[in-house]
Amino acid sequence: MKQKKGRHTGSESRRRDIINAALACFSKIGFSETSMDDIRSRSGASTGSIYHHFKSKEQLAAEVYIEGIGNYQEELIRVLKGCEGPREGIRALITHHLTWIDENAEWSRYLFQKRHSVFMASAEEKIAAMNREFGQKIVKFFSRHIAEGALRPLPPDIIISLAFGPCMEITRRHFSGHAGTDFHEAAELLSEAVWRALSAPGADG
Amino acid sequence: MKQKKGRHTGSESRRRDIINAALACFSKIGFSETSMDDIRSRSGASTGSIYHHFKSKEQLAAEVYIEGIGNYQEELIRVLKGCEGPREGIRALITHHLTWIDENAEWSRYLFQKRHSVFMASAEEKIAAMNREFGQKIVKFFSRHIAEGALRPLPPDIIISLAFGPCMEITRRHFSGHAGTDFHEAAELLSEAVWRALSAPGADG
DNA sequence: GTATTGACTAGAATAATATTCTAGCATATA
DNA sequence: TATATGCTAGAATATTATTCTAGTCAATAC
Repeated sequence: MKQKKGRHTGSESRRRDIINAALACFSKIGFSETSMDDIRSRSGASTGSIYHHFKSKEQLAAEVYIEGIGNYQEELIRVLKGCEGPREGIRALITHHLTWIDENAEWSRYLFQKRHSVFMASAEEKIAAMNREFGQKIVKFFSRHIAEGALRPLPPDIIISLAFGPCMEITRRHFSGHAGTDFHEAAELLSEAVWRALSAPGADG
Repeated sequence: MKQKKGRHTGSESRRRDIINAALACFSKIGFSETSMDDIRSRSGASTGSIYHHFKSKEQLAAEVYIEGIGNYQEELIRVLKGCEGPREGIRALITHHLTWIDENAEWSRYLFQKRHSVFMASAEEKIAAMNREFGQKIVKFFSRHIAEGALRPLPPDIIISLAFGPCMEITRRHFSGHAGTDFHEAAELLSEAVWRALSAPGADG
């Protein structure tokens, strides 16, 4: 083999190129619809290079997913930490969700698409662990305010579903092409509604 | 070719066999993970027969999807029609959702998995049309009660997100293996919470 | 300075699997 | 009986994920 052509060097940047190309392809046309060849040509990497960095298409998809979801969760937790009252927390949670979706369109489109799908077992575990940890932090926030009597004493999964479910549904509709209430307004309305759903009678946040 | 072996006959039943086999495979191991060969061996149909009845794997998946979602929507609308008050309606909607999920585990697992994915353009349109019609009926129900002052005057997409989002999220968690509140109890709690979120001040259902 | 090593890359070869093709069978109808 | 039509079977083909072979490059050892 001769290999005199422009050879890319520097492993980390090549790796990033591949992840970026994969994200672009996946979010644009979907996981199963993009071929490794699409990623190859878009990233400029060769087949061999891609498989050197990533075990398989699935693992590549998983790493992209983990990077995205990690960022989302991290930022949300940080925002939540800055909140004292429960009402403020609920608002922050919902606003952050919609803002993040809006500002990270490519990521969120992909995360949403790939949300229910099956990854390799190894990634599955890591994602589960991330979600578990994330969930615990969220639950801890709500528990505190339940204990203080500001929120109703509902089971954690019910609370999480009430808080995140509407956001998720708005997001899903957004990605399905429904032009609805704009995100800023939606954040307002959902925050208030979720507060009504979760707050204890008499609580004012 | 000789073809003396047990030959299946009767087109409609063969078609059903294929759909059933596809549903079983898809719901168990997912769409991309099942090969046409899996469906072939499970259904007992030949490759040629499958492609005679269905244009492609995608179209097969779409027909399965449409059958399932159609049944879900139809039953929900029927249940909703039997409801007078808004509170009763919200409860019926949520209870029906969770009951249907529970009683149609295979279907719902598949519908949920396939929810965000891309079908062939033709199916895409049909599904969009079904969803549009379904959405309109739901919105009509809510609009009536908004007009009567029982529900808050929120935009349709916000209302739908508040009503369905929590159900969807509970369902998603269920399918992700989270053991949470059982469906009967969850239906109670979510119905009340969603009522609080949507009802106008002073309304009692 | 040269040899060696290990990370990385290229592109061809292979394997898995969706789809198409060709032809046989079965039933209805003229 | 003849013919048309719908259905089925299974081989052939095409597409695409993955593996394999043969390098290149940079750093370190000698």
